[in-house]
Amino acid sequence: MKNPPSVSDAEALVMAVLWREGAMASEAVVAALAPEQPWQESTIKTLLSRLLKKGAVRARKQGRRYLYSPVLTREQWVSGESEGLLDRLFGGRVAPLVAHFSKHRKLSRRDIEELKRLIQELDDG
Amino acid sequence: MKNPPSVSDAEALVMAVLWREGAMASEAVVAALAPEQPWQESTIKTLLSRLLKKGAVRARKQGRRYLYSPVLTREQWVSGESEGLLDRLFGGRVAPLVAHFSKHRKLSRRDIEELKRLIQELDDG
DNA sequence: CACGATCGTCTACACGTGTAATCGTTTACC
DNA sequence: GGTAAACGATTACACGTGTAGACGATCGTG
Repeated sequence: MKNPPSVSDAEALVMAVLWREGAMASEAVVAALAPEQPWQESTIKTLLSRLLKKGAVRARKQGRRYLYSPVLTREQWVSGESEGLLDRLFGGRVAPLVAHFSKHRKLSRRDIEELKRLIQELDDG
Repeated sequence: MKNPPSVSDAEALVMAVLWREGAMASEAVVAALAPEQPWQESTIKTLLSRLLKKGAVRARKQGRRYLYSPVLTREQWVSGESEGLLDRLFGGRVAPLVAHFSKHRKLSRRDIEELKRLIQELDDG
């Protein structure tokens, strides 16, 4: 993966299954998505194909079918998305983002506790 | 604006000009974007039209032309984008997002200082 | 061996988007 | 008043995406 492949919203839902459950056949992906998404089998097959072409997943032949596994990791994906947003909206800096959420009262008490602990650690270490 | 209109990447660059400089004619928008974007005038006109149709900007007639001004505020836009990402990637919570950046060493010393001050205030208030 | 089920692939189509040319109308100037 | 310039509106087109049906190969079973 030179530049990590971009993954669309629908594709990301498929990746999520593979991230949770590891390598699996398309049938299993379909089964895993059935409760959450109202998709036809065909739709999921298409998404898997596109992910394959993009290099976000790999397919190893296992008998008459393929086992799909993620190549792009969830961490890579999260990093790409987050940094993209951070750059576009907050000049690439984290503090202004947190300030924004703070201003709009989107920080829960729990968030604040966790942040305090986090900063504490960073400050010590 | 019932649900704030969605704004594409290119459209957001046009909005940015209106947010910075307030109401202005398309000519001025073109002039403002010229140094930063390699766009033809026509492209910018198209983007303005689309923003108008979406309801993200308003156009008041001023003589023979229009003055475009933002309806969607930058704050609204930033909130929409940020909360979208937060929900999709971090379960809607801020602390995990900061933890992610921390883990990947994306927090500058300055970020850490600012965050410390921020939660200090929150803790006091 | 034939036939139905099961896979993956190919094709399809509408919609948003990035990018732009062209057209038709209005206006200012000569 | 005619003509060029300037505007907004219309049209264009390729590409990614969401969503799915149809097709063709293969495999297991009767």
